[in-house]
Amino acid sequence: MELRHLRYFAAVAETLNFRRAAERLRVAQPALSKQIRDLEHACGTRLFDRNTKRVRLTDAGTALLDEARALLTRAEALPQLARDAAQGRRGRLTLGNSAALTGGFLPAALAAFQARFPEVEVNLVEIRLRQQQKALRSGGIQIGIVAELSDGEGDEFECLRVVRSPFVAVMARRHPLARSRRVSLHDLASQRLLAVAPDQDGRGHAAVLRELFQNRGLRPPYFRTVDSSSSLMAMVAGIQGVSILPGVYEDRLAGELVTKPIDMAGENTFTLWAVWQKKDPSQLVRNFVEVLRKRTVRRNAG
Amino acid sequence: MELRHLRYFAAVAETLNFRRAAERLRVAQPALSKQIRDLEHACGTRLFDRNTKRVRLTDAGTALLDEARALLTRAEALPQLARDAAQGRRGRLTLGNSAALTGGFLPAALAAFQARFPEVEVNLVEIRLRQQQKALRSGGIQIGIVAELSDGEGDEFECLRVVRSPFVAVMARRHPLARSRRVSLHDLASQRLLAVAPDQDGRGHAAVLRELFQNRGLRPPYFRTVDSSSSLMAMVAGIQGVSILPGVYEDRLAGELVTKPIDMAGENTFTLWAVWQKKDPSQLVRNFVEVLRKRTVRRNAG
DNA sequence: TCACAGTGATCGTTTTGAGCGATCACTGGA
DNA sequence: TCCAGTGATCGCTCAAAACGATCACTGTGA
Repeated sequence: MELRHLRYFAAVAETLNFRRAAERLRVAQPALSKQIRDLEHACGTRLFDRNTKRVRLTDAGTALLDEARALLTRAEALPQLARDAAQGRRGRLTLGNSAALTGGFLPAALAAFQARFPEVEVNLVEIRLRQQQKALRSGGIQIGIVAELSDGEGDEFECLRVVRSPFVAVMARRHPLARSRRVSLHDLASQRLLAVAPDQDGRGHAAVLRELFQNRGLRPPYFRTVDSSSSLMAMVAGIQGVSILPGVYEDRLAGELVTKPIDMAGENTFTLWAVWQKKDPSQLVRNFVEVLRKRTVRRNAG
Repeated sequence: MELRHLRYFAAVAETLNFRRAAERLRVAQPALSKQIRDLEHACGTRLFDRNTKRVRLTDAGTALLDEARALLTRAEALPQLARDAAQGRRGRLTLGNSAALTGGFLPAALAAFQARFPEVEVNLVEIRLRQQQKALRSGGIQIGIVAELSDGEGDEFECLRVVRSPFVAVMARRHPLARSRRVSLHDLASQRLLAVAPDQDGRGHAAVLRELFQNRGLRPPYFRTVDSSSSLMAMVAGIQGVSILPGVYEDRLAGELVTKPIDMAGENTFTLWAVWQKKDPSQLVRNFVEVLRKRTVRRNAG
């Protein structure tokens, strides 16, 4: 069976007249009759009750007509669908996320992309930093979101800084430190510090915080890890300690929590990167990166 | 574009090898290459990234594959669908109902048919008795449900008695008449009688009741019509009067109401008929009638 | 580095079957 | 009874699907 059979069938069903249907299809009537006969043979049942004076759909024909029309419509849409996919307006895009904390960045970026490319299905998978390169190469993911860049492979991958935000101290509104306008790393080092537990590779929030202090020669005596960022928030709100988070988090903190800038010379910047294969010609990836780039520019400007 | 293109495309997409795909399709490789080229031309975009060593789906190809598979599956199901329709296992069946009261018969019959032929979509339309013949001829309905048969046209239509039930008196549990074991038409004639209002043709419940009394030379002095059967039930339950209904209704009466057999010689039988065109070859109609017939036999036997 | 196995593309030829024109047989209305 | 109009049939034509032989290219492994 071919779509031609369905096209011819639909034409006859609509005109209920072989000659006029043939005319509409720009073929001769015998050719049309033959195709209908072939279709009926393939179905194993008559589709039209016909004699030289009247043509009527049988029950089988009536049932087939709906389905045939649906199929023809979908088939007609295929080329446009392929073109849309080629231009990255449709398809599937899988992001790998290895950053323990991304703040509001990821939801906002996904929402912006969704608004611009509503037909694209975006999947987000959690993936360890070390496995990102492999996943990017194998096609498991097309874009990675990381808080720190791996060394080397500069030729193979391209990246874009999507978040750049100073760290801030976070504490409960009723915490003693909440009265000062600014705090220093020294102040924080003597507090009960909380951080999200590191992953198998020893990366993540806890590692970053340790490094911050280590760079200033500080070793906080009380340093405790919790299993998730939501646990961390709850414990900070419960005055069980304080923490340090990227400033981009400020928007999302509940009313119980306050943030303070940290007095700190030099590097205290939290950075998020998007990474993707340089040679990947996928328009899907280009479109996503384009959305990221626009957002980055806009936020830096505003 | 033809289904052949999609079949060939799917084969290549699955093997990612033109020669093996061609082998599976039992065509020569050059023929396959040509069809793929034609499909790509029709889509206006490449579907495969290919060289002499590797074949990979492009984004457009990936998107097309899902849709192509879906289309092919549906297309393959068409012949079976047509055969199902030819055998009355699928399609649309429209029933015309002109009987004011059908009791539990119609829901039960529809449910039985639905259980036996789940793929058939049954529509039920209210239609006046006088317009049934026209609707049956024009194909507006395929089967009519009537409480009285029209005269003549015995050659054109066939009918089946689907309900045959004596009339019973209906009253509230606290109604004085509810204490007797049986009632007579004479008893009822002196009561406040309620009936569902007749339609434009003067048919329906009220007409039938009037006739019942008239046949015995009775003219009930208090005879009131209400607009629907549910209003009637409510008013009877509210001890505003009594009524006479087909016995098949007994099952559906609420706890407030009781029924009594009526002492009455001769005809006091409520009858429902199914009517359909004798010449209608539709297997759908035959199947429905067959279900009705089985139910009738079973109920007469049980 | 180079031979080579294996691939998709190309080309000219063959074969299939969709389509054509002429015609027939049938139907139902005038 | 005639006749206009229809779908079916038949033999032929021709477009295009398919074929076989071959080429050019690629990545692999010796």
